[in-house]
Amino acid sequence: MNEKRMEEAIRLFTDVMIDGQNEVFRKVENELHQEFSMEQIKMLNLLERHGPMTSKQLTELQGGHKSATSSRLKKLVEKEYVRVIPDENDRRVKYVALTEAGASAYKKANQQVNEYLSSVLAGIKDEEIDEFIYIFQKVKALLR
Amino acid sequence: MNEKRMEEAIRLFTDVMIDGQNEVFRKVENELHQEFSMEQIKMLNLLERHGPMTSKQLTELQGGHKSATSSRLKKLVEKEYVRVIPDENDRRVKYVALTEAGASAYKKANQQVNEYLSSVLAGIKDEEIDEFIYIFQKVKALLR
DNA sequence: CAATATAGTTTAACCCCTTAACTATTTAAT
DNA sequence: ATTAAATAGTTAAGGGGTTAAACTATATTG
Repeated sequence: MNEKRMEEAIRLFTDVMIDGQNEVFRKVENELHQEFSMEQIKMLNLLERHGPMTSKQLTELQGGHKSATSSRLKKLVEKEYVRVIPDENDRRVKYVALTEAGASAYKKANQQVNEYLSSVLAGIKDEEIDEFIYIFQKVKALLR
Repeated sequence: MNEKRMEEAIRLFTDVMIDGQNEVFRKVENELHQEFSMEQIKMLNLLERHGPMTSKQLTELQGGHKSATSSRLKKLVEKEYVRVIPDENDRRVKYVALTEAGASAYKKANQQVNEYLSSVLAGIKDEEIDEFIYIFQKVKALLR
């Protein structure tokens, strides 16, 4: 029935999704993007949110193939932002954990993103923030 | 005071942005992603929306460096989805235009994305669509 | 008319992803 | 017990994409 509006919603969504990602990582790239790729940042984010976990779990949460996770991990280990802890029961399994350097580098990176997004979202009025949160929660849930 | 809510809004926004892009291109990749990269799709989208334009304009709209645009373009020309028209006044300048094949391939790709996103956004109630559109329009504008 | 600016291309170096093969280890099945 | 199948990760090959810098061709300026 509201075909038209649905179409508009979809176009807005793709625009925001694509432009958003571009903008964020363009504005913030200065120091941050020199050091981390977007995927690496997301991996650090997952480790920071959920604590240590296996490569397999990381792959599930982040998407993509386990080989991609593996090489991502390898680079983070080389930079010493992440460290690997062998499981004692199953010697195939390795737990991945943030190092202190990793945690603080992530924190810093995250702060830059937050600052930029704060400045963007500051344009949303106080009364609208709840609306924003409601809608985005909904969309996030629907994306699963 | 609404520090907390601002933080939540930011986290939701980054989640939706990142997960959204991942999900869309994971679900839809079947036929589409075999043929086009995301950047190529975006380029076709720009050409479809704005009509023929120069490589320089494409770079400005899409972001990144002109060399990236150049190689992207090269591939689309090879696949004959796009065609180049020399400017008559300034022989340095080349206009880029969709071919028919390009237009219809893009249309098809776009349709797949739309179908998927329709199924996702179908979870939003009719009464909420306006709210959705309002918020996303606002965010899109703010990202400029 | 020479110097400078502009539109695009090319090349080199690097990152990321996927697919598929391979290692090591554990579980299941006979 | 032993062997076959499953599981966690790594590695290698092939294809994208990106940037920075050098380079070509054409226009503009002083």
